[in-house]
Amino acid sequence: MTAPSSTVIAIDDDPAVREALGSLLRSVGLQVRLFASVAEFLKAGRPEGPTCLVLDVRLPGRSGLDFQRDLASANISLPVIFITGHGDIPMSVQAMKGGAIEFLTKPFRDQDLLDAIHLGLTRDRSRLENERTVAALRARFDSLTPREREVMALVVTGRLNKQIAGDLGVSEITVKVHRGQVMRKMGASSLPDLARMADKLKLTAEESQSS
Amino acid sequence: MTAPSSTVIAIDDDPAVREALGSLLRSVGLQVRLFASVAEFLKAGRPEGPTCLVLDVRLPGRSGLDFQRDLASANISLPVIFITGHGDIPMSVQAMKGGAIEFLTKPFRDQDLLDAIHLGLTRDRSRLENERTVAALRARFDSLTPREREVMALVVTGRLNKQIAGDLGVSEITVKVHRGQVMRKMGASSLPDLARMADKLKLTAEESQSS
DNA sequence: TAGATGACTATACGAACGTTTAGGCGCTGC
DNA sequence: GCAGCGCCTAAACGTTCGTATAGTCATCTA
Repeated sequence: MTAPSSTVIAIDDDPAVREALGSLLRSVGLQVRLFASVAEFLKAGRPEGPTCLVLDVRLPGRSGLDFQRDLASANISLPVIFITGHGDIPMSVQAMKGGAIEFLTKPFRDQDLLDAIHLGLTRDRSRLENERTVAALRARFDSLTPREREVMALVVTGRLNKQIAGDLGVSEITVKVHRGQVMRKMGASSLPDLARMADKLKLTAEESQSS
Repeated sequence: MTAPSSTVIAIDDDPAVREALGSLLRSVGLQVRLFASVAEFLKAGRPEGPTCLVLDVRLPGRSGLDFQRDLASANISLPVIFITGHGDIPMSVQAMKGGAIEFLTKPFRDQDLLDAIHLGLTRDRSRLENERTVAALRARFDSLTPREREVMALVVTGRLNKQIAGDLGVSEITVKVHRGQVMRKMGASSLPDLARMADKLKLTAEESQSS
């Protein structure tokens, strides 16, 4: 399993612009996928590795800004760079509020685009990395039995075994067994370690619902 | 000690604009401070409670964007709203990259400005709240002796007393005493609690240097 | 010089922790 | 129906933790 390389996805309805983007990006060693519309891109599916989107604000069908909103509401957080020939300030402000990396007006310097792309790819790389660790965590958490999850929830708040036993109406020894199982299944090396895992799980769970 | 009320600071070199802003904001019950220049504002000092800045991009002396950078490099993170009569897209993009809440072009709807201000004040409120809790944490941490800090650092990684004793070349009993002191001074109710305090301290320490 | 502070050690005891070993209960699939 | 499995429960034993209580030693300060 080799590390998937970085990919830039460019969506623009003008074939000349597409080709110009494609050769620029390929010339600096980037993997490129070109699409004429959002629909085409959606049909093709997303690549594996770190990815960065380059969008024209004006696209056939949904506009680039609409598409950005769609991505956000679908909980897909790909870095987006906008390019436009006929933009205005409110448009750029909305794009940046929506988390865009950059908003370039034609004509722009190639280097500005490349800088933005590298920033976007770097962000996506760390996002992917974080996503992977959280997914691994969640997989381990999902392997817990319901009772073990209850015990874990109480353990990471700092409650003692005796207290947890009272909370759940079981004996202290039972709690100890569950607790041991939790530590083993989660791969936690210590109580602070487990607490951090729980925080990371809870945090990302909250983030995904607060959009 | 009553809770300090929200304040809006508007900086604009045009007296007419200042007064218009002032009466608009006062009409919705906001505390307002008006300045003609950044220098004036700096001389006056910052208010206590949650604060939001309303800046004209073009200001005498340093521009609004420069001022935004100055604030960032001085580690002052006040929410900023830009207003301009003669802006362009790169200007607005730079402002938003710099963390601006909103970038409005004249003429704008009063409601848009008020919405942005309320968002800015809300953010500043939670920032202040967080800052207060971290400051309290740090005060407690600063009350620790050097040795206690070493012990705390190892405790929150999950090391056992016996291991910490080996790490520091002292007896296990010594470690226990220090550990107890740490828990008491930090006001931690449990080991997970202490670990979270340590994380919060370390996190904010890293954030402040990564600007 | 007296006093305060910080670091370290020791003994002792009760509480909490963790693992091992073992058994009962309920559901699913054959 | 019953075997297997996951889930829950329990007792015993050794380890670790936490908190007194008590004392030594060095450094810094008034």
